[in-house]
Amino acid sequence: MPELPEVEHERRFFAEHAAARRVTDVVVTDAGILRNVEPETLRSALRGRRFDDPDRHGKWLLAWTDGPVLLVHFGMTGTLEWGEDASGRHPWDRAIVVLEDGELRYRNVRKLGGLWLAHDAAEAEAILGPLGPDALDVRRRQFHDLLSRRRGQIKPVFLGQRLVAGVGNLLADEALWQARIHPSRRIETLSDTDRDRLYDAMKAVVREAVRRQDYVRQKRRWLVSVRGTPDAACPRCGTPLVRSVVGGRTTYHCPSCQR
DNA sequence: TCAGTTGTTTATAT
DNA sequence: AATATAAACAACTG
Repeated sequence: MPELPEVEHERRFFAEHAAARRVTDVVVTDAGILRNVEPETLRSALRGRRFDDPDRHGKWLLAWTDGPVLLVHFGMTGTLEWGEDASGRHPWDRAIVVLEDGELRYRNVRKLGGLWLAHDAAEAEAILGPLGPDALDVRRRQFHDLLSRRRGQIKPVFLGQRLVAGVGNLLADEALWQARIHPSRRIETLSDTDRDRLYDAMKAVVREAVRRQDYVRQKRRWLVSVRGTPDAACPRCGTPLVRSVVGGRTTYHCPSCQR
């Protein structure tokens, strides 16, 4: 599920249900999902605390309280679910935060990602690691500056979260396709115009994907709408798309549009 | 049975 | 220090 747009929706979902509400209990059904804390420690750290408005940085959700902060990463299959009470819990709900008027469930089939507990902003930052600016926040100047410090193939760097945070495999392919840049193109060969087009495409793609949650199905003229389908063709020119592996990830590009 | 999956982390080599 | 590659994590789908 989650790249930046999906996590942004989870952030809003969390805010809707948990902001300003008090934690009455924490139920951990799979301790393996807790990455730096024991279930009992998490429970006693959160119980009685009140959630603030959550933040998001890239693919991370930061759930602040009037005490510690809960850090949520969704891996490839994580979601948040809401229930009025304990009925309807699912086996993939690995941890449940019980609030005054219902419960938020952290559901994750594959168990990549997980939950971390930090006691302050500095500790949270250390856990998140060296992330670049959020893809929605980064300014054009800063993007150029960050790019100028990097070499190598554009797609792996784009995916690395240190240039900018939040772009994943699908949206990286989408932005590169819209900017007409080959995913294996070396950064040091990109012109200023290429860099501008990539910035514009990244912004447009991420913003629109946040706006239209179901973008993979709805955006018919986007690359994501055809990737993975048999005989996928470029939505722009009809040329058969090329499927390859770049930076260890499945990659689609148009051999005609992206030189 | 096997390849494939919207994400990181780690190890190893360059 | 960065970059490149592969493998591991984990569980399910087609």
